[in-house]
Amino acid sequence: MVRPTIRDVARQAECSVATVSRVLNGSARASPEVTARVRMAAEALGFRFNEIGRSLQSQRSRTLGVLVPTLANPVFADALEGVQHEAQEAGYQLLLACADYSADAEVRAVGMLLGKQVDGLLMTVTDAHDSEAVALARDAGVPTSLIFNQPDRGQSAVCVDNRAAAHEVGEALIALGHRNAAYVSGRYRSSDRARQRGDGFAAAFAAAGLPAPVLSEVDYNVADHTAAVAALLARAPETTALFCSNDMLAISVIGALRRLGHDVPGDMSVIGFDGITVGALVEPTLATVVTPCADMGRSAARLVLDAIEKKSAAASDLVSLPHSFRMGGSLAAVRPLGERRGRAAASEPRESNG
Amino acid sequence: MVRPTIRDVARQAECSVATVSRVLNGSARASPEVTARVRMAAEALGFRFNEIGRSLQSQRSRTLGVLVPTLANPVFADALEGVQHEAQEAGYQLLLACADYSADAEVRAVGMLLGKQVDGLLMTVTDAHDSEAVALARDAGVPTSLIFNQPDRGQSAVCVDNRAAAHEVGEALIALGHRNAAYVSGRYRSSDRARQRGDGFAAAFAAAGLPAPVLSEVDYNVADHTAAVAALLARAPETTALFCSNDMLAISVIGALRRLGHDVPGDMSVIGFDGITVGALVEPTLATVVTPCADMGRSAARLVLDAIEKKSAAASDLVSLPHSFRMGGSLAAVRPLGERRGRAAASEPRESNG
DNA sequence: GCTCATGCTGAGAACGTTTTCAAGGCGAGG
DNA sequence: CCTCGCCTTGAAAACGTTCTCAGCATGAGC
Repeated sequence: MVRPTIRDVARQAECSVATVSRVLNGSARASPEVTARVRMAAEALGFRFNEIGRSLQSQRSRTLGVLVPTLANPVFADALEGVQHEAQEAGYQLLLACADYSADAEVRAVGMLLGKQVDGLLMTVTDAHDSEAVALARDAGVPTSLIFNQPDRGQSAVCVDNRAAAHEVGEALIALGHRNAAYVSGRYRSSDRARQRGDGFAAAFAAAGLPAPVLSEVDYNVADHTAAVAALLARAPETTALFCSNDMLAISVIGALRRLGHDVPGDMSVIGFDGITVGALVEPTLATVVTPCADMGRSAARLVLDAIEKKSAAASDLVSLPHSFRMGGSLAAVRPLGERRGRAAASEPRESNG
Repeated sequence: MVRPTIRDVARQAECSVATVSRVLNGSARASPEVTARVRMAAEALGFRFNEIGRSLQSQRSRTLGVLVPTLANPVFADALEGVQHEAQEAGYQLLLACADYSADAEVRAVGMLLGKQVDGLLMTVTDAHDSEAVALARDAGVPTSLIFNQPDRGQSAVCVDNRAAAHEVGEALIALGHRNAAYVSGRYRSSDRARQRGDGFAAAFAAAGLPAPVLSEVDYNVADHTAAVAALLARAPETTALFCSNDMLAISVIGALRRLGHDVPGDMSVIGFDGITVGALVEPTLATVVTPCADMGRSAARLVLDAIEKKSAAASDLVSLPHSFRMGGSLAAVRPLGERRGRAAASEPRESNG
């Protein structure tokens, strides 16, 4: 019932705890007889090392802390799975925390993780440039790598080039004849990625001498974005294309457009960002920037594991992984105004299912 | 650089470590002066308790182990998020492991988790009735609850009634005129749920005096199920409806049917199980049994947390949460043979997007 | 002035490991 | 036969914490 300790094994095997430790860890050799006795005793008692005791002595927990905003967005679940695989291969385990896009919650979570003596830290924070959570981890001297965040420098991170990718999205839209676009984004405050993507997108329009895209900040965790989209279109009725800061939002926005009587891509093109699997399954399929989420998780884990093993101070490598563009039915060339269906004229409304 | 211990705080505050512990934990009162000195010293040094030391002494880690097959299926990500919320509220943290539908990996993972001295365990195993992993946890005396698994008895679990739900699915199909159905499932060996759902489904057809549904076991982790579906339809050409053991599989099967030139639901109805959000977004929308994943996670966590706090032996409550049915475009009444499009005649093939 | 309760404090053991250090046994070389 | 070195083994300290116990004031009651 109560779990046996190395002491119990020693008693049963009639030797010292030091010997048991040596035999079971293979850290030094023992005589064949003692080795056998120890093995038998351990087996008989169902002994298993208490990793807490081990960690206390060795000053390492063989545990990585992972902090993500949420698991509801598959992007983070995928990244987490990448981290998990890499960690598992290296014999590390994962301590998980979610911060729900709140900087305060991030600080609290990192505090707890640090208290549990994680050997390394992987996280996605709201704002990499001004993150108390990141500072906390740095001060504690724990190897840390960011995932998705794209800091300017000095902080290890694995990301895609958000600005460049969004710039390409802008160029693609312009090439298809779009002149008036809007950027639908999560709160800038809670996502530096959203900001960087907005910047890159705007830069493309500026470079082409076109009007700056209209910005619409919305709440992620709200289920229905119909009101926000309606407000945006009232404010900028010329808009023919919507770039969304991530795929989940894009899918939700397409739903909102449909409810408002718009046709995608007939009236309005929509492009997302992330490349989640679902995007290829929805109707219309979602045009998007594909980011290698799982690979980003793996790479980031690799980075901090290396930093741990080599005992080198936290590597400050900034790894930028390649992104790609996935075409989808939500994107089309702009049509002359006359051919577009008006917002009010919702023909053949799709069946809604709750 | 090196993290300060309670000892350093004691030295700085010119008192004993016992006093520091008492002050910082509020476990006993100290004089105002000493209290102030300790607080200041702790603050100045940036002291944070080492939870490893704490756990060793208190014999509890304030950590819950969570074991799921994978995070690629949103069902488990959702359940995990539920667990995470409940655990967080109770001041517990989560140690995560994935077993990839392998019973061996489950045993290994539970072993590691147990070694790390988790206070409780939440898991979804391949087979609850014959699980070495569950036995391991029981022997260790760690409060454990299963999620999704529906054991017969004696083991705490939170699930939906798989048999009953699948039975209802069968009845619904029969009511729509379907006489020849098939059950497309993940390997029975790697999922007791799949088996239970298959049983309930078959029972409905048996009760109606109809031929037993054909069974097709496929691999989850394979990306393309076209070959498997083709083989199934060659074997049972009369089939008009496919019940899939989960939504991810159902979505994949719909893709396969489409590639084989079938129309869903024209030629073939498809029903899933799980009720993942994506199901409502794909085209056609997926008819499915909705399970309250996040709630199941929360409830299971609540169960083991209660068992931990009350120090009661692992509660063996079997909580069955209500499921519901979500209608979708993938389900329709059977059409007379003449009206159906043949398998070979694939008109207006849909554009595929890689 | 003495006893006693009460309040604050510190020394030290304990939790389960690993690792250092010393000691004992034994064979080989002189 | 003695010495040296090697191999195996055990005792004990250390990791960071909590908690029990005992000690020392202080103040109240007589």
